[in-house]
Amino acid sequence: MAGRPREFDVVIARDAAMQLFWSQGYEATSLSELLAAMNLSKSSFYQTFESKQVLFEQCLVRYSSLLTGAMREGLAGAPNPVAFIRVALTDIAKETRDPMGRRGCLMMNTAAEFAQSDPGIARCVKAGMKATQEVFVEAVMAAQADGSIQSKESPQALADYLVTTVIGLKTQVKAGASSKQIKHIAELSVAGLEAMDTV
Amino acid sequence: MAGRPREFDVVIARDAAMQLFWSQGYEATSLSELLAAMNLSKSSFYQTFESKQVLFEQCLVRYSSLLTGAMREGLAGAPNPVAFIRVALTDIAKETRDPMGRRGCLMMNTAAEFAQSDPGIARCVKAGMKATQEVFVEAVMAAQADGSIQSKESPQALADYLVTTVIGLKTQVKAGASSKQIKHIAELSVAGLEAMDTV
DNA sequence: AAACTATAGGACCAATTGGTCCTAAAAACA
DNA sequence: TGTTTTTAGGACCAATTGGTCCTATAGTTT
Repeated sequence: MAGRPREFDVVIARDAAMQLFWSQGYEATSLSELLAAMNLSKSSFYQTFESKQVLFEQCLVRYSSLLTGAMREGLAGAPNPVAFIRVALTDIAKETRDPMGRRGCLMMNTAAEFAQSDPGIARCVKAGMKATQEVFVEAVMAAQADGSIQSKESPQALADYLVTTVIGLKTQVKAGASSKQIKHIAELSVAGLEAMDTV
Repeated sequence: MAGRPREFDVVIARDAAMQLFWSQGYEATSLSELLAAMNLSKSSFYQTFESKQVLFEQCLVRYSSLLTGAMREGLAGAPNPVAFIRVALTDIAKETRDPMGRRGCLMMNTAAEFAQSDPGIARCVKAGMKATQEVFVEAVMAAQADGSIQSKESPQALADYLVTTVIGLKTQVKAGASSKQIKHIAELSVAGLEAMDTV
């Protein structure tokens, strides 16, 4: 229990890896690119992170926690739950601007790249989806409580609808849709949500 | 202009390649796997198809044409436009059953894998998206004409909404959602579409 | 000073990648 | 019989892949 202390910050290094995976995907990101981005020697890399694959799964977890964290902040700070939902959808339009935003969502990119093939990664993706869905569940419950959402559908189902919309919007961004288009679709989705009054 | 005739069907071979790309993605599909699936020797492959990349772009075009063709058939055969829209969304739930359906949509998988990186492929994806959107535009126009959709929003915007929903649903399938979940979300989306009455 | 751990860097690994080129046989036409 | 083209198969290519192992140095604690 002595030894030379680590010179780099594990969290910072992993976040750098996350950014790269996010931009390029898993397979397309080579080990040497990772080392460069993380500013690590091969020795340090393999000593700290077991393998490329394990690191990737950690990045998925981290990404999910950052995402839901930001969503929870947004929900807490919003004047009302529907306003949060609207912002959550319409703000995706902003990702259109810089090419960084065109990366889409790491979780969905991963679902598209692997999906069924790797069970461990599939579990990560599913958990990530679930986590963002849960934030929407809270928002929907609050909105139903204050009457701004009329629908008597279960909060889970309505949250699933919202997650689906977010996924669709982010993919549209990645496919090249314009900011105006995205904003319009987002508004329509919120309008649809508010207008649903069937049981 | 004589010479030995080709022994294989180009369309069949390309469709086999399309299936493989669809299942595995571009990078993850090796040349040897392609040769095996297409039942071709390397010689025949490179003589007929310029390269892996060119073949892939052809597969994208082919996929898009198959997809929109099926949609147009569905639209023509449906009792009314809204019924077509409903079926187009709810039928995605069926893809949950066999693992083949979990492949998602080749167009979106491609968007996720490349996106901005390759301009040629980006153009293919955009064209494919546009093609499916146009079918929805027709359906929406018909539905607005017969009054089953009240909304005065442009058919283009409503079709964008539907494309976004389809993308989201198919990604959800790939991420592991249940058939029941998908069906429910699809129903909600249609309900929302019908309920939108804001200008 | 001894023990321990992190560091950088390079050697090395087998395997695979997409692609080109070549040879030799086979099938069609003139 | 030529001519032309497809076919199968293999040799060959340079480059890259993720990963292990080793050496030597440097920083920290007991």
